[in-house]
Amino acid sequence: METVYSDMDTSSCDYSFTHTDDEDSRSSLHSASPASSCGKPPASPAELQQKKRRRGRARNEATVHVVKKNRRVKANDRERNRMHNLNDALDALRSVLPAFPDDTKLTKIETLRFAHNYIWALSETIRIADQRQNKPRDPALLLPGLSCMGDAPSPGGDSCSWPSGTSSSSSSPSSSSPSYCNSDPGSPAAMDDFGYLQTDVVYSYHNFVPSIY
DNA sequence: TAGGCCATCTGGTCCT
DNA sequence: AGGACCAGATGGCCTA
Repeated sequence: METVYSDMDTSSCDYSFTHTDDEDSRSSLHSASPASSCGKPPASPAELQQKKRRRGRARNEATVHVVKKNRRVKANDRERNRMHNLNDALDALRSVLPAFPDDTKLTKIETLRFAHNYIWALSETIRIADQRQNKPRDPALLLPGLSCMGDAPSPGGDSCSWPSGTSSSSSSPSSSSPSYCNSDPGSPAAMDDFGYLQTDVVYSYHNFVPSIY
């Protein structure tokens, strides 16, 4: 996408050009010139010399401003690039997270919180699976609503995909009314059945367990 | 129309 | 010195 420099951009550039300290010094320089332009006798050689110097200095300041502007434009470009890279990384993160049924694109903050929960759920899965290997059939380790074991989780795969229904769907094997995803980042956090604080975009352990196991 | 989200610009600070 | 990173400001777009 070719970025068109907006009005804001041009105006801000103008701003940077008209309000710098250098400009102040230049304006103070200019304050001396009006007198020469209002019917004064011809300048002496010394004055002409001074004028030349002023012109030279003004040109130098102009180039300084051009250099400053170029630097700013380059910095803006880098910053834009940096943010695009950040967004690409976020997109990559979204692509490995379970997709929403309605193709809703997660916002940035939702993506981060969801990923946090997702990683947490997967690591819990591994932890509990490990514990079960050491202590098979320990009912205390079973999660509520958990009834069977299956393949290992595969993020982005079918086993971790979103349930076919919405959050109101009761077809989920988990009977504890999971909140599949609260798309409102501002909603209050809640504790899950294990005492873990669930962040705002809730995709709690229950959401993964039935499909993962 | 207010509020949320986003892209961009910008100046400051830190790092190499 | 120049680039990376960061946070604040601003304006546009969209939705309830």
